[in-house]
Parts: sequence; structure tokens; C-alpha cells
Amino acid sequence: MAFRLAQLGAVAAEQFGERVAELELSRPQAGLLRLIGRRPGQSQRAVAAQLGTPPSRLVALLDDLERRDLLERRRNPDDRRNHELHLTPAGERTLDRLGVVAADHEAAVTVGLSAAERTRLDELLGRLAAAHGLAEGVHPGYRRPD
Amino acid sequence: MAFRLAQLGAVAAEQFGERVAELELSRPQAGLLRLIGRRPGQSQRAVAAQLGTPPSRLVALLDDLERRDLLERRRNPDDRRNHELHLTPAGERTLDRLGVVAADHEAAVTVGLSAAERTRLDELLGRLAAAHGLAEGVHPGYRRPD
DNA sequence: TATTGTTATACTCTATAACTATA
DNA sequence: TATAGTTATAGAGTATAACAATA
Repeated sequence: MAFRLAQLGAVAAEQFGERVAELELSRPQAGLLRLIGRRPGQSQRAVAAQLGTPPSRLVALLDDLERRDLLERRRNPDDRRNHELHLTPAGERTLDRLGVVAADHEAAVTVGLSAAERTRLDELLGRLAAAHGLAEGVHPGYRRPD
Repeated sequence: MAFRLAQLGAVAAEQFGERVAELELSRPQAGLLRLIGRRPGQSQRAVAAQLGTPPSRLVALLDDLERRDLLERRRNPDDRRNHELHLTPAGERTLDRLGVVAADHEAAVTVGLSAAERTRLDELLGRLAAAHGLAEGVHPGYRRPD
């Protein structure tokens, strides 16, 4: 069962990666876009802390998003060491498309289950996620080792 | 839900990795040990084909296992290009220990669920695994891209 | 001195393709 | 010529630690 979870999780991640690749995003970039869209203005350190990743890892990911004009780093005038992270209008549009992609993905992954079975599975997975202390919307793959 | 599967799958894989690290095995090595223990005498190509991985990827993994005397490559006398893969007695013992580790892992991953809930979850995951064409005991992480 | 973000560096894992030995 | 296994090489992704700018 643990192994099946690992198998299915890998399949889900892989397929999600293929879908977001059509938006020219990597999986971590898709996660960042969502996180920043949901709460704009956070510093890179704050984002890194939420994800549990070293801040240096964000630099290249954000560089790419900024170069493609999906995201803006704004210097915080109160503390000029900080960069506030905001989506551009193009970034917002990409985030919308990401929502569509995620819904398609959800349907593809849960294919073959009835509505009642989906509900039941969602509940069980939610229980496990809680038991393992998983934060809503944060993939453990961001986490630094130890 | 797809995302929760990815989260939980990553957690399961990560925790399994920590456990097998105590046997000084990587996750792919643990999988190989099991595969070879279950059906000894296969060639490296046959194993690679089952896992969907390029044969060259196996070389370093098997080198390490062989150096540690857990595994033996026997030249097939009928076709000296082939190496038959067999576990040594030490390899069999490690495989036994792996079974214990896997059982502990299973319990840890499914913590907090009742026996009935485990059964129900196992069934639902099995359905999904079948829908996605997952082979029993083969982790998609071995698969070559495309 | 401390903190934010960045850069420099190194390491791990993997795929691809060239190579060898056998057939 | 074809196949099994190996080696050589390169690329992606990531962590760590040193660094510059700002506080």
C-alpha cells in the first residue's frame, strides 16, 4: 500500500509535469505561481520558508519566470533588501490556465472511480496527509534534506 | 486529490528511502534486490526491460551490490554475453531484512487508519493502479523518459 | 553584526551514445 | 551483423557556503 502510494504519486507527478510543460512551466514553477498568486507580495525568504526549501533554489526558478514576464520582483521601499513577489497580468493569465490544466489532470488521475469513490478516497487521503503533517498545497519535494 | 497522491507518494518514497538507507541501500537497489530475489537468473537486459530502464543504469547499482557481496553476476555458459543475476546468501539475508523494513514502513505510512479503512484504501488504490497500467512491484521512477 | 538575495561550486542521478566481447 | 553489458560524457536539479547590498 505504501508502495502503491509511491507508484501512484509518481504517476500523478509525472503526468502533471507533462501537462504544465505545455505552459512551459516546470512543476516547481507551477507551484510557485500558485503560491504567489494566492498571496502576493511575499519575500523570497518567506516563500522559501513556507516550502521548506533553501532560498537559493528559488533564484533560478524566479529568474526564468521574471524573464518571461510572468512575475515581478519589486523592491520593498521600507526594507530594500526584500523583493516583493507579484504576478504580472500575463502571470495571472498563466495561473488561470494552470487551473484548467489542474482540473483536467485531476480527472485523468482519478479516472475509473465513481463520484462516491472519489469522495471516499479523498477523505482517506486527507486523513493520511494530516497524519503526516502535510501542509495544504506544499509538495514535500521542495523540502531540504533533514 | 491528484496533488494529495503526489504529496503522499513523495512522503512514502522519502521515508522508505530513509529506512533502506539503514541497510545501506538506495531505493532503486532495494527494488533490484527484491526483483532478483523473486526471480533469480535473469539477465541484466531482462531486468532492465521489466523496469523500463536503460540497461546502463543498472550497471552502477549492480556493481555496488556485487562489490558488497550481496549479489553475483554469473556468466551464462550457453551465451557468454549474458550475466545471470543471483543473490548471495548475504543478499538473501538483506532481502529478509528488507521485508521487515517494508512492513514497518507500511505501518508507518498508513498510521491512523483502522483495519477497515486500510482495506478500503488498498482497494481504491488498486483500482487506480490498474487504471494507470502500473505493473505490480515496478516503480514508475525506473521508467525512461517517453 | 544580522539579514536578503545571489553567485560559485560541487554532487547526485540519469540518459545517450560509443565501445567491447561475444554470438 | 547483431546483441549483452560497459564506459564516457553531458545535462538537469539541487544543496552548501561564500558573497554583496542593505539594515
